[in-house]
Amino acid sequence: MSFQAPKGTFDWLPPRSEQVLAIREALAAPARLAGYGYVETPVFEDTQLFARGVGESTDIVSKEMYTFPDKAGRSLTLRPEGTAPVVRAVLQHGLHNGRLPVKVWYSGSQFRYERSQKGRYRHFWQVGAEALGAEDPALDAELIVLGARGYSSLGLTGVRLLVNSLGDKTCRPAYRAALQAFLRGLDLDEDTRSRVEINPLRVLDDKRPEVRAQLTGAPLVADHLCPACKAYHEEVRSLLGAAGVAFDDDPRLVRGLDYYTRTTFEFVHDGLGSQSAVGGGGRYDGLSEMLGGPPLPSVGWALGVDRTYLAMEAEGLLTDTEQEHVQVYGVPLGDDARRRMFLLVDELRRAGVSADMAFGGKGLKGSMKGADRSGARFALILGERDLAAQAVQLKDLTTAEQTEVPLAQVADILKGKVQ
RNA sequence: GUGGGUGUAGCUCAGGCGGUAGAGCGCCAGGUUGUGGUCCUGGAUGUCGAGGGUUCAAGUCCCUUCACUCACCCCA
Repeated sequence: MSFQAPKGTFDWLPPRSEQVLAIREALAAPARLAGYGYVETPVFEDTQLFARGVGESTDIVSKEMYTFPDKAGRSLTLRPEGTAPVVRAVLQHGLHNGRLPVKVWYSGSQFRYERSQKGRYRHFWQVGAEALGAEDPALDAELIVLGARGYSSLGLTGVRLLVNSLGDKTCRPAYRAALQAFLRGLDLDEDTRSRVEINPLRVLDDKRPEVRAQLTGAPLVADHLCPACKAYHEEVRSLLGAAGVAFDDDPRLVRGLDYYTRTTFEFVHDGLGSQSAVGGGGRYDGLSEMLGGPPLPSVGWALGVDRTYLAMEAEGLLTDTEQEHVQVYGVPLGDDARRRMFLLVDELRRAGVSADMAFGGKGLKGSMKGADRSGARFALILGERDLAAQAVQLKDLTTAEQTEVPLAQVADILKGKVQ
């Protein structure tokens, strides 16, 4: 084997790939029911979009981007996340000049240059939803509920919801300063010390025990929220409760992207190895302005498709994997029959009956084997004798019962049988 | 970027202290020249991840390298 998928990437193959399609659809379905419209944006963007939108100080921008120059020397980057591109598209096309909020959803590939491990790949898939241009706790709650509904519609029971508020430009600076003051007094390694200066909130997310231990007395955002943020967050929480969506308050929940304000949330699952987030999002009231647009308070989430797959696998929801199969399988004997069978399966498909046939010039036995393995309920056997009689042998592969039917009537008869 | 584990047939894996490669499943053919599954018989699997070294001899020992995998950092 001379080629393989690039490092950190993998292929989805049948029958798993079918389930991935179903997962994408299920995660997006609630948003579609809530009036979110579908958007597609380029898989690569101007590098500066992410540098400014996601934040220079984030790991994503500082070390995880797939950045390359195009032939004209522009710096492009494979998108590491979906929110900045969506905001860019909304601003570029002036969607925010119409009815607000602009509600959109997307589904697609994301890329981050990282060492892969379980649940973390260089190429992964997200379904995302964004609501732009409205500051309303009901909108935050709506999105969170839609995400929760997506997971539960797949049968997942182990997804937990964590929520927090990061404050806004009124209260965040004071909290940030208080947190920095606290963190500067700790015994931390060099990388972490510089993170304290650049993005102190992210230090709260550190998993290392020696760091964790020192963080016990750290000031929490919850204690520093201004009255407006506090009221906003209370309203989001109470709407979630009213909708029957269970959640845990996690005052340590911060997100790795710079643009988040106020509401942040994460859907977590413990079946993903060391990774825990299956989805996450939050409010990003300042992002539009960072990208040169007008104030456009917004909220959104991204749900990880492949991580959701892993979560489902961990919960045993993928066991009875049914291979996609056709209803009817054609077994032609000889060249004349092959030509006729080619037309017959086409006719069946046009009649809405899924059909496949033996290819590769196999003999009868081999073709019947093919019929068996295709999972089809019926086999259609067509040889010279049948051709002469303008008939075909219809065999029920579950009972081995076989009857001869006129070629002209096969499609109708099968249409009735496979319903 | 750092650390651990693993690389042998399409898949899952054996291979004692170095002696020239194996099983199960799958695949193909036949048993049955117009009938699948079960059964029986037979067959093909391979640069033993790659390169180098030690040795009369390396899947096995040594070095290098690559890939996969898990974990850290971080995140979906």
